[in-house]
Amino acid sequence: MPTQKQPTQSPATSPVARKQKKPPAPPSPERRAELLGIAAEVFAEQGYNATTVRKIADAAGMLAGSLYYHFDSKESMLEEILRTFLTELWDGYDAVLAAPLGPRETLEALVTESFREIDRHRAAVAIYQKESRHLVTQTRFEYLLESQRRFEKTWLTTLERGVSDGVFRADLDVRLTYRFVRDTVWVAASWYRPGGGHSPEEIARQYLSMVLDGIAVRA
Amino acid sequence: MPTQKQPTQSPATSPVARKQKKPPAPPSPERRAELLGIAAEVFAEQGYNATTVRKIADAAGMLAGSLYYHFDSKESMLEEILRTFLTELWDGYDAVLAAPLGPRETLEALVTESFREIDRHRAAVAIYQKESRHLVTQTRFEYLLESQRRFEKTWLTTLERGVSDGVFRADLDVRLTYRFVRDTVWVAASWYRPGGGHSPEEIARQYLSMVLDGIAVRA
Amino acid sequence: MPTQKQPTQSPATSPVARKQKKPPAPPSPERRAELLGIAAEVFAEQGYNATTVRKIADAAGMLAGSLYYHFDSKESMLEEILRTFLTELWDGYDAVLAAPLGPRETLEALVTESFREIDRHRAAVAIYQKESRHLVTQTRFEYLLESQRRFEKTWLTTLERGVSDGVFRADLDVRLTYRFVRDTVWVAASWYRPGGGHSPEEIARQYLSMVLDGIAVRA
Amino acid sequence: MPTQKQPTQSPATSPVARKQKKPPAPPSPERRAELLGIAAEVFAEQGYNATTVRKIADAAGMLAGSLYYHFDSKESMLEEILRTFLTELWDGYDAVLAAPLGPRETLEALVTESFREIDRHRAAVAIYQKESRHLVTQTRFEYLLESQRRFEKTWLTTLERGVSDGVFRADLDVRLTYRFVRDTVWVAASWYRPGGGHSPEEIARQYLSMVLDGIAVRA
DNA sequence: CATGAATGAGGTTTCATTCAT
DNA sequence: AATGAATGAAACCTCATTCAT
Repeated sequence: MPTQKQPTQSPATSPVARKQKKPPAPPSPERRAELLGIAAEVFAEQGYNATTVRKIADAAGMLAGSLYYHFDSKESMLEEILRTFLTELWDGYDAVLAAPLGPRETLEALVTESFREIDRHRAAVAIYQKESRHLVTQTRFEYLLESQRRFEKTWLTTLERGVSDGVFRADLDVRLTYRFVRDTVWVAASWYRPGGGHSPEEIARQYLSMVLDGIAVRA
Repeated sequence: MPTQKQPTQSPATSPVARKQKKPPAPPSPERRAELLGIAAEVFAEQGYNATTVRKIADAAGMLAGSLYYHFDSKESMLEEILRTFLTELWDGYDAVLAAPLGPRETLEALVTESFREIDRHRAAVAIYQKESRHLVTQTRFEYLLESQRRFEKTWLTTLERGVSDGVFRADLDVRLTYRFVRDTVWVAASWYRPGGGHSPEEIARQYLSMVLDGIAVRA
Repeated sequence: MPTQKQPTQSPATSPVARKQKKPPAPPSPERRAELLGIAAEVFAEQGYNATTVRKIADAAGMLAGSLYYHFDSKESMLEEILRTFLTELWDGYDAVLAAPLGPRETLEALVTESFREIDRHRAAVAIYQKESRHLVTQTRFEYLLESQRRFEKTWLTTLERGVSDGVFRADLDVRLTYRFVRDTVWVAASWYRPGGGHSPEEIARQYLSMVLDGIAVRA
Repeated sequence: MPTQKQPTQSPATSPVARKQKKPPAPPSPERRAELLGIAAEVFAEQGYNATTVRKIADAAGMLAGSLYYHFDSKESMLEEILRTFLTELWDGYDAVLAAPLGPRETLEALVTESFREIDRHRAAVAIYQKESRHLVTQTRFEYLLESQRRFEKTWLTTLERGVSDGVFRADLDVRLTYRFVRDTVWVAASWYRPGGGHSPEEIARQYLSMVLDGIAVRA
């Protein structure tokens, strides 16, 4: 006895296909995106677990229950936030990787692209940093693992290419270097404020300068 | 079959010391420390909010309520974990700062000391990284703020001294460099596993090499 | 078998209005008051501490957690019950005190008003009697202390005026008399049942007769 | 199968009657009484339910668990406190009732005796006032009900005798008068402090003066 | 007698979620 | 789309009680 069939029982009485009753109107994508943005802010600020749906609703100027018109659950909001971010992140990375660049230029482009993503998805990045570790244990978030593996492979390959080509130092532990660069870049999301003094490109340049040449004055 | 006779019956007949008879009356402070260690692991693994006291109790082999014989609340466990860590951290830092070192040596010593603290207090550091941002808003955790401020001042001073002395590059944004170094070091807690291949000192050396001289091959 | 049809089916066929269909959307304040009334009964019956929120919820036909939609805590329910009572009590007292009455008439009017309050707020009075002593130690309930002090002053003044005017005996300890009258009146809440044989005014008359003229036959 | 027989099982092995193991020494009655006194104070002060055994133990300078060497349970402490009080109360009342007194003298003697009991068992009386209502529902405390009934009968009889004899006013509701006198007397336990300015006999005299002759100046 | 540690039941509270309106 | 009210599971915490030492 499917719930949705109910309207079909008396279709003759209503010849005009009037808006279905149960999902009265597919919640507008714009509103969804708006609400997800708000939710992401709160998640990033307070942590996913510490964020109650009531806090999100407050921030959105509605009541907690009303969110369920737009989303299945609190978790699905989180999922959509992270998935959206990762999708766009890989769009950017893929564009970089498709270009015929040397290892050093690739690294520079990846870092720059990363800061651009931080600029656009600051909240999502912050959430990712804080929550991904324990989310990956849930089947629903397995795609995080895939992304992580691809990410690691991308960076390791780039670094190794650089070492082979003689543009990166060979005396460093590549895994350690990978973590070093990765953390260095992404942790910025915890303090970066879009619209602050620095553009993503500027920050990228400074970071690259440090990472590539070090902070010590050359002998 | 009196329970009390058991030890007298086969002290020598059971060659295997099964499960280490717990000392007759373990003085409170040691048990506290033991339990705090367990709690810290769980907090670090799952996040403070996602950790239920039941999980901690399970890990400690007791019932949830029993924890309250030793601690006032879940929060007070967190507090004690972080406070203990910060106290020891500053003991180490103060020793470094008291020594008559140049800015570069100071930076090297601070980084090395930091990795030693990560080695000793991995869980606490991980917790600190994840939770401090929203904890500082609570009066109970205001001491985190003080520590942060002192921390920042210490590092900024060291970096500025280095720039003045001409041992650090003058073309870098000092605040950005501070964050760079800070994050670089502490995020290591999220993947560092004591007893793994690298000693804290080795890791410190590699990190310092990267931070000071960069990863690019010198022109 | 739509649930909604039920009212339309037999609105007139059921002569007995069974259990008073609750209004479609009872505005919050009324529901609050209703629930507070229920809670007050249970508190009065079993004592505040012995009353579990589950008992209140049972009495209200809901689940324990549901109460928290309306109230912050069990304690805040108690607070609101007592505060409401005291507010109305003082409204009544103030009206009496504003009238140009002699001390004996004032005393009579205060006693009568008191019995009326017992009639209207029996549960709250009983709770007040049982719990106020240890509640006053909590800052949240400091207003009870203020009320008590004002209460005492009001009665002492009235009694003293009566002694000065020669309508009350001068050979009695005024403080003792105050306690005597006070207790005599309020303890009635512990056995008074509204709708019983006596109206508040009748009880007041009898009490006043005893208090003013004694129970002994005049010599 | 009396518990105490257990040691008789191996009497031959220990020719010397050494202190029994299980109940190592029947807890001394003096210590019991002392602890009960302390418990009564705390019960009276905070209410039975709000009193934790830890609070009692604190007041007694011991740990919560240690109380269980002396008493079976928190409830049994309460029971013993109330039973002791009621036993002594009825000893006093019975002595009064055995004397060949007229109704007015009986009433005076009962009231005086009551204030003496309040003087000796203030805490117990206060507890009785606060808790008896809901205790009587438990089988363990049924004796409270019996006492109450006997109490009521005693007083009603005395009052009725007085009315018959023409020493008490006939125009009063006897039940109401009973409650009036009863409450008037016992509520005093809530503010009475032994060793204060008034002896029990003095207070009794004042109370009797008010109850018998009223507070109004005789016309 | 008393302690230190633990148990286990139950209490208050929180919160994601549902649903009729 | 959103509200208001409620659910139910699970969380934190309390506390009477037990027991080996």
